[in-house]
Amino acid sequence: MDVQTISDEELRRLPVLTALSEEQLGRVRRGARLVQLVEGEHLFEHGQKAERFFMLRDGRIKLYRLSPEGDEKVIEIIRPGQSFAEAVMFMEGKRYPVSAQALVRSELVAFDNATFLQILRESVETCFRVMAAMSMRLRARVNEIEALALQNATLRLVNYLLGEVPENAGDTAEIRLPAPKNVIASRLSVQPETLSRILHQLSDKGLITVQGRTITLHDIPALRRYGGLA
Amino acid sequence: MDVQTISDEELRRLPVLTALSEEQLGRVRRGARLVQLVEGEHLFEHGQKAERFFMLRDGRIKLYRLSPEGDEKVIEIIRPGQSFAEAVMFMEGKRYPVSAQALVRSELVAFDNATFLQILRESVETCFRVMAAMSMRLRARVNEIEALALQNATLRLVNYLLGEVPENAGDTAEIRLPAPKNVIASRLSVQPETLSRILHQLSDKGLITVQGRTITLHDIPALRRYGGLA
DNA sequence: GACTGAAAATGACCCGTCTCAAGTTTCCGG
DNA sequence: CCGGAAACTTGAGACGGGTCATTTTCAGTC
Repeated sequence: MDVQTISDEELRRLPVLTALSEEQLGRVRRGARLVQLVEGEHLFEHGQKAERFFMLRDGRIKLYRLSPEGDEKVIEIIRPGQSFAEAVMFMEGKRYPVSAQALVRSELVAFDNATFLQILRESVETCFRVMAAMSMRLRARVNEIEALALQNATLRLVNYLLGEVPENAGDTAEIRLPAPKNVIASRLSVQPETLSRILHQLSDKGLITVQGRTITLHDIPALRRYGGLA
Repeated sequence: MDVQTISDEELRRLPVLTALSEEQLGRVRRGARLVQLVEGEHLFEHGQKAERFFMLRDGRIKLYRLSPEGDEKVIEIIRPGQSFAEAVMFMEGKRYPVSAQALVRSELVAFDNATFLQILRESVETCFRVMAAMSMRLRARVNEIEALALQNATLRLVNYLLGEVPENAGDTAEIRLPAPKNVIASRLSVQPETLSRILHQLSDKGLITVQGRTITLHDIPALRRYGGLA
């Protein structure tokens, strides 16, 4: 399996590659490599020099930070179709600010930063797309900071669940957690025990049903009121 | 007092304006306005449509979020020379993700987003500077998330104080808090009472001396060991 | 230099979440 | 289909930081 076999169409599905010409896309592809990871394998580590950014094709990647004591905080769980680490090439030092590890066997495309920077110089349109992507992430991080500072564990969980609900959903939805509960717990900055208890409480109130990684939300409007968000 | 009287030099000190031609800078200036705020006055509110971004010339601006219950989380305290809200023009919806309020009488330059976007289309170099600025902020936010998730109140305070130390400082430094302690407390996601207590504890240990808003760090290496950061 | 309201400090108590220690269930590889 | 490890749940107890109430300090100001 080789990068060359990936269709233009698939690559262009990435917002930051959408606006590229045939020729530019060709260059990007030539600089790219296909990467396969087994469960638990690391893609990069915090502090490592960044030479590539990525698109996940299949599997699941966890971005996280480790404290000196070894405590882990999951910053984000990447799913197929998402790109990540595009912003690192603009940081001074160009070092990954987080570590990335495969939660399950995964396949990704690794794009070369140098090549992409070259193309950015030729395509203002693509610059705009990169800026749009970065601003989205920036806003997401601010939301996360607010959540950590102003919301308790239950609120954070409820809002997280609501964020997992598909756009077109009605008053009820069934969602599947993108990772084991202990990873979700870290993503929410809560201990696994606490997550388990909160899930139980919400079940008791009849708001949700939990079956392994599958969670059914029985009354989304009620949960929204609970979460108190737009 | 009028925007026209601001020197090119002062404007170019802003990284995102450094690379502009004489003519482009002229256009930016023509789209800009000078804004004066008295203490407590708001520059914009969370959710408001964003038509401008800003450079602070004098004073101090606090960027913050409010919970539905009215609790406040200070995201950042802006100081003279800094620009902010440049990323908002790329967000979908183009609404400010935070509120901005003057902590003291302040003066700022308000740049027109539409004008600036036009210039970005002409200057890839400026796009790169915007991306660099955004990536810095992104990393800062990730650091903040880690701090909230993995560090206790004392650690957050120590690291905050260390962040205030000038580059050229030796083993000791005197710093001045950029805002009243209750604002710093919110910035650190701690109650004012708790901040007061922690400050007191660090004094007791002889690590710092507190005199109003002025804090003397007596042993920066020891504080670094304490904070446990690079 | 006394007056006043805001900011800060202090004490007592409380609560949400963590920690530690067992269970229990689920999921795989053989 | 079995055995073992990992994931998850549950209970008991501890603790960091929050809350509330009160006092002290300080910056202006008349």
